[in-house]
Amino acid sequence: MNRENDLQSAAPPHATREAILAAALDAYSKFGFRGATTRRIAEAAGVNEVTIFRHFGSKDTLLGEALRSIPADELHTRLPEEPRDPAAELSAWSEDQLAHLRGKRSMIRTCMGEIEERPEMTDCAATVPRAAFAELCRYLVRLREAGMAFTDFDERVTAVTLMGALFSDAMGREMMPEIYPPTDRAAREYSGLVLRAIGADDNTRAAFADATGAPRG
Amino acid sequence: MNRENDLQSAAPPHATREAILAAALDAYSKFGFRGATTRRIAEAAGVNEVTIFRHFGSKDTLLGEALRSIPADELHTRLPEEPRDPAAELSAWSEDQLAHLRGKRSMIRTCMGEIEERPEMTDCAATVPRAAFAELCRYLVRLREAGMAFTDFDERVTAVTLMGALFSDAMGREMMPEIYPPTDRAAREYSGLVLRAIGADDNTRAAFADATGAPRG
DNA sequence: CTGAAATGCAAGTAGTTACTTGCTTACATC
DNA sequence: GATGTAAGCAAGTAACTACTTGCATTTCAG
Repeated sequence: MNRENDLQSAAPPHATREAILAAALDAYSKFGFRGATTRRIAEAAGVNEVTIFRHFGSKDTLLGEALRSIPADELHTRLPEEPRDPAAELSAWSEDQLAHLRGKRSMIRTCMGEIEERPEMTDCAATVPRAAFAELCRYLVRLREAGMAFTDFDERVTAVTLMGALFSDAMGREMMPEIYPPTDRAAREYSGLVLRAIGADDNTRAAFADATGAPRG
Repeated sequence: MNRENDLQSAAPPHATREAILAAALDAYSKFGFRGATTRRIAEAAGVNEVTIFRHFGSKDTLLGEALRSIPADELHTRLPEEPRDPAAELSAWSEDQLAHLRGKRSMIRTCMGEIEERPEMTDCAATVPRAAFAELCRYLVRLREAGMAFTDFDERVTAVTLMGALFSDAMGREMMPEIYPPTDRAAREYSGLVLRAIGADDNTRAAFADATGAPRG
């Protein structure tokens, strides 16, 4: 058995292994679990099919490991601790989220399609949006505490609504491009609408600027 | 050849055919194209596997026909021609949309997962939301024209945001229940937020009631 | 130089898939 | 009662699936 041996031979230590994992991820996101055949993965990785089994034992193990290796991706644009320009800040953050969702839409769609049949394999899909939700909620609370928004809005509903709009845009634009705003304006529009709903848009803030300081306080 | 013969024998004329179509749809929504094996469909339909091929010739034809047979489903709650109580009306409509999305979430998810590999098979998924979008846009315009909302909002962005929130709720709640509002309040919350963004919530309307009649006019 | 480890290649196994063929049974109308 | 049609059943085909085995080749470490 060739287990527990981290001192391989070839130039980059785990080159073959990484190539297989990458190819597996790619095949899975394109064709789903059933469509990600070991033959297809081997070809894409430029590796003999048996090498896959020698490394991972089974297709299930391989794909499980590949999917578990994702989350260590990259952390995204953070929302500032002290909000100054909500419109600009939230728009930039939304743009970033949208870019991430668009880039991973193939994988996200596949995971969604398989979540009922293989729930354990698709956990990975939840970690990023969960983190984004938490981050967004914190920012909205800070907005309120800074007197830059109404005092009585529900930050969770607000956060989930914005994220829903971004998610729907990333998933549905290819299928129904007519119903979405132009790509370059989309993030700004969604975040703008949400800010208007909580009284954190420029107009509302200006109107309340010289009053109590916080609208609806 | 047994084609072009609409005068069958058994009690309900197309009973077998319909059973196969229903089973095919069910299997597809649960397991996707590759997972919807003819054997599985035959078992679910209580029919011999060969009967499937005698009726439809091939699996592709069967699933194509099954998916094309969906849209003649049911039309949904319509938004009133003359808005009276936006909060109640939009909330009820959202509830209805949400119920529909939740009911079909398995099929929707599968279609999303297969849209890249088999785009022609998943057209069906777009017709319902397209119609809903159009209906919602029309209602929002009527709201504006009736002086029940701001005059300067973008009804398309507003519509797509609300629909995005509903879509995200229906698709994501199982995976991340913590981030969504309680099921029974969700539709009301999303529609309420959106109405606040366009000045059509009860508070804003009351504030502008005795002024020009239309906020931000 | 030697040996072990990583990989490739050829071949094979057993299960599954879509789909076919041939024959039989049941019903239903004429 | 004859005819035809829909359906079942048994069996088989060719392709593909995950996975295995045995053997040869490369490569690098000691």
